[in-house]
Amino acid sequence: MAKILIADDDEDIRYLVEYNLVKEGFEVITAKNGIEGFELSKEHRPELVILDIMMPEMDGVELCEKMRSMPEFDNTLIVFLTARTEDFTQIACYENGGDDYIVKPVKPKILVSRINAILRRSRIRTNSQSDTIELGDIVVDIEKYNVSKSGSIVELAKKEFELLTLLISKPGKLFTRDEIFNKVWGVDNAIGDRTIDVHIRKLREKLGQANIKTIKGLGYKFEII
Amino acid sequence: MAKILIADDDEDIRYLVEYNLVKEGFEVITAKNGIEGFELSKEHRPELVILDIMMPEMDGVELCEKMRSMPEFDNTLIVFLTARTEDFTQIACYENGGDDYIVKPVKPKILVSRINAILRRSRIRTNSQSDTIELGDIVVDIEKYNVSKSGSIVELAKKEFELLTLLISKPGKLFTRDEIFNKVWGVDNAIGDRTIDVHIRKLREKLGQANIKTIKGLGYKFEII
DNA sequence: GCTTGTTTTAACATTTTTTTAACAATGGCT
DNA sequence: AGCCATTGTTAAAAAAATGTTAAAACAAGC
Repeated sequence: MAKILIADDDEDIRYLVEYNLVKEGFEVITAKNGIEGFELSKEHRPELVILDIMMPEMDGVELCEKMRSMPEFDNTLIVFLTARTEDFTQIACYENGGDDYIVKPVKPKILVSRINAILRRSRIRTNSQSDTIELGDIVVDIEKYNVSKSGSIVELAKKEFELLTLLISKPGKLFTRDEIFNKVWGVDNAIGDRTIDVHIRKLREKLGQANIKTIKGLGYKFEII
Repeated sequence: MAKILIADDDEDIRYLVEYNLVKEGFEVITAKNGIEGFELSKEHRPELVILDIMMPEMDGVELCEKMRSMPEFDNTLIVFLTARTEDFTQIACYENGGDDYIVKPVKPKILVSRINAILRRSRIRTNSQSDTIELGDIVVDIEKYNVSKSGSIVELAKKEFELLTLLISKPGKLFTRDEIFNKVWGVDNAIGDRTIDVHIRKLREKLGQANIKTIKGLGYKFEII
């Protein structure tokens, strides 16, 4: 879940906003003023920051300007949360690079909805997923050359990866040893008897015993559990 | 400049909004209700639509839902402009995929500011492949030809920069040595075995070990830590 | 032509992957 | 049940690939 930073000098507001965002599953960082907000942003790199306008040390608009002048914060979303309702303030916030302007007091549910909407929109652009083969809890991404099991990445060496992608290309199909040989090692290759077994063993070690099944006298097949 | 569609059954509002957006340089399309808004959106593919909620034929929320169910409108920004202020309406709008919610009456200047802010944000993401690429604490600005890590600029030689931008262009993707070779050095180039390694080494020296990962026997990939 | 910084080379070190080989375990078959 | 071909396991050897370093070759600006 996203990291969100709140900079507000009012402890009650910090607490209220933090409480509601944490309840939604966000990771929240709080700051008491602009300077602290800036330091913590550099350290934690939140995806979104919520800024009060009137704060001691450095106000929200100044902080916004400062962040917008640094390329590393180009993709950081900036939301103002303030009691000030004058038009010129609001316009200034938007023109300095703010992404939203929320007037206090705000109902928690609405705040959360707006934050979610901004993050959602921002993420639609970011995600460009490549095609993957999914089997049970195992996901193979050929372009990225990675394999994950139950969400965590499994490191596979080249031959292991090739062997796995062969088996997984037709789940349930039986691959004879000869077939595996030809496709993974190539036709003219004098390779010892136990080589395939050893590789199969490593795959089982990394992906779990159950998926790869031995058909004695014939070969192997990959099965979905 | 962007195309914007307004769907509102109140002629005065249509006129007011259109007038102010055209003055800002936008191309504006107007619709009298949800159905017309839908048809015109399909035809003109606006970057952003402004929807009233209460309209005859099809209301704004219905139109929003319909558009959000169609992948061709994934990147279309949806802003509600309505006199309705109840919390549940506002929340419903955000939860159905709305990007902003503006309460009537609204001052023209503020409306324009908000529209601009939403479009600006949306474009930062869209153009990010040509301008800057940001990954973790590393920011690459292709136009300015500079790279920064944790806010401070890192000096890279030409080949180093080209190699980095290639790897970072598709984070997580595996680039084979051949691929790297062809794209950074060009097709007909007789370059020794260790050249790529040496450049990789320099990048790691300057940007930290962790980001560039070796896939032995194949190539390299850039990973977000 | 000299200086400075960049790119490439080559020798050597290190790491990781792949294969081997000896031995253990298994399961179908008579 | 017990044999025997087949597969599993292990550690270590062999092979392959990459990392490192310094120096040489090259290029750009002055």
